[in-house]
Amino acid sequence: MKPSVVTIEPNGHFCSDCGVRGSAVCSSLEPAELREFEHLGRRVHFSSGETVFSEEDITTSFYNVLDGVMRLYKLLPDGRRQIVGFALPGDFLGMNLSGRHNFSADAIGAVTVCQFAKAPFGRFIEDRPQLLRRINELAIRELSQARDHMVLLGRRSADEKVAAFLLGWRERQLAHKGPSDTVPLPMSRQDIADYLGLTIETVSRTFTKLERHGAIEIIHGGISLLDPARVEALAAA
Amino acid sequence: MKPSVVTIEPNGHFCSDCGVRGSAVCSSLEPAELREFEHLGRRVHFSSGETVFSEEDITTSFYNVLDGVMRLYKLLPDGRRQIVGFALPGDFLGMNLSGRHNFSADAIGAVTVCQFAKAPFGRFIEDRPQLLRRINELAIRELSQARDHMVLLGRRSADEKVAAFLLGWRERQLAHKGPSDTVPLPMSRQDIADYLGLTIETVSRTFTKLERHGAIEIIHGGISLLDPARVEALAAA
DNA sequence: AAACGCGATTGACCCAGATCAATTTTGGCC
DNA sequence: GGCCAAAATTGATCTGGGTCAATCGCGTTT
Repeated sequence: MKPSVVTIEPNGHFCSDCGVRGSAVCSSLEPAELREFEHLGRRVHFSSGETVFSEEDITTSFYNVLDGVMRLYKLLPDGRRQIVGFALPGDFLGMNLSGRHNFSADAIGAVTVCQFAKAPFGRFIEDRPQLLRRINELAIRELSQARDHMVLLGRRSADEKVAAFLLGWRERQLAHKGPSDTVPLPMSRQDIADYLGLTIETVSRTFTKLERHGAIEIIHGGISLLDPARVEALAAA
Repeated sequence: MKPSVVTIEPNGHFCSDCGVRGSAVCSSLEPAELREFEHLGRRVHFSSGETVFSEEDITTSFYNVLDGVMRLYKLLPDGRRQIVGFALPGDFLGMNLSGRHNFSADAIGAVTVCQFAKAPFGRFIEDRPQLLRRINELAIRELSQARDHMVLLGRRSADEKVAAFLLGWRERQLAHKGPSDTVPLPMSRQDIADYLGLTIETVSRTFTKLERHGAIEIIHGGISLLDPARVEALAAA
């Protein structure tokens, strides 16, 4: 939201010991290519609430999330907001056809990204089809997630939305940390509401209701799934 | 919905005079490649209401829509349906990571597709990065549309949804037929409702309301935009 | 430790859109 | 044309979730 004051890592870094080496776009590259790739990206830090890029901005860079969580959202002229997704480490951002980002991205808590200037990155891809294939895979995965989310937004009740959100978020955490019934929620209630197409009051009331029924416990910075089976039944997959 | 009885074109065809030659995946191929490509696809016809593929099906083919309109949708176990998009000529269907289609596709009216068996198509792509790049472009375009649709589903009122739908549909027609204030609507009111996350009654009432206000006229098989500016104001882009 | 600020929760009430229930219109089909 | 079934429209009523308005909890500042 506030003007972005970024911190650029002064010293070099090595892709080979990058935390997302195995899951991000770069997982498609050979060690030799990786060394060349290393020179294209620079690590950039954003602190909580900073905007990494805005919807209407002309795309000058692509981003590979290394650490932290970002909210990806679109605004209507009157200020209504829809969060179209959350980006986690390994996610690749910035692909578009129009030449402009078609959503905005803010850091939720501290975030580190690997930033690539558009032109050199485009040239690098040019003769590396396996990198293109990897980007394509990520796009197809996101498309599938987007369609699932359309079902949630268009056809699910508030209870189902919240339950599905908790399970979905746990599922995504699973890849990074291990499996757990404790779901950390770094985003605000307002973020959750804007992701689920609800109001903050409804999200809050639904959490409280789930807690009263013994399905979850609201803990500091997250939710504990006391009765995962109950929550799964509510999400009605 | 009913069991699919497809009609396969018995005689050969030529990509070079295909209606979607310029806009589909194949637009990325050279004339020489096109001749080879020709042998991979076969034209298949579906009649109104037939299912081209289902959500849970294992993907054995990719499809290039040549003619007609398809509804792409997901069902919840209890029968609630969300239409995640409509496919028009030039659209490419079947890409996924899971090995299964993650939505179903029905013909709305008569449909012709160019069907490719998965394996040979995959092999053909292998050493043709420009085809892969084209597929990637189409995926990115769809992703952008999907995000726009999430905003509509999550944050817009019924009036806004219907108005935005009419304008969006006119926009898509524009590419195929010329510009026009007459918007043909081949899909049913139920389809529109399931696309917009509304009920059929609300869609019908909203059309009637727009007509009473002089913004549109409900005509046979579609809508005429009497006052496009009014409809645009309602859609509140 | 009092005062502040901000996110989260809770309560009271309201309304857009869903649901339920008839019609009416349309489109084959003999 | 007349008959039937499906789609669309319209009306009456209901309700899930929104809106408005306190209040609470808690970390931060002074």
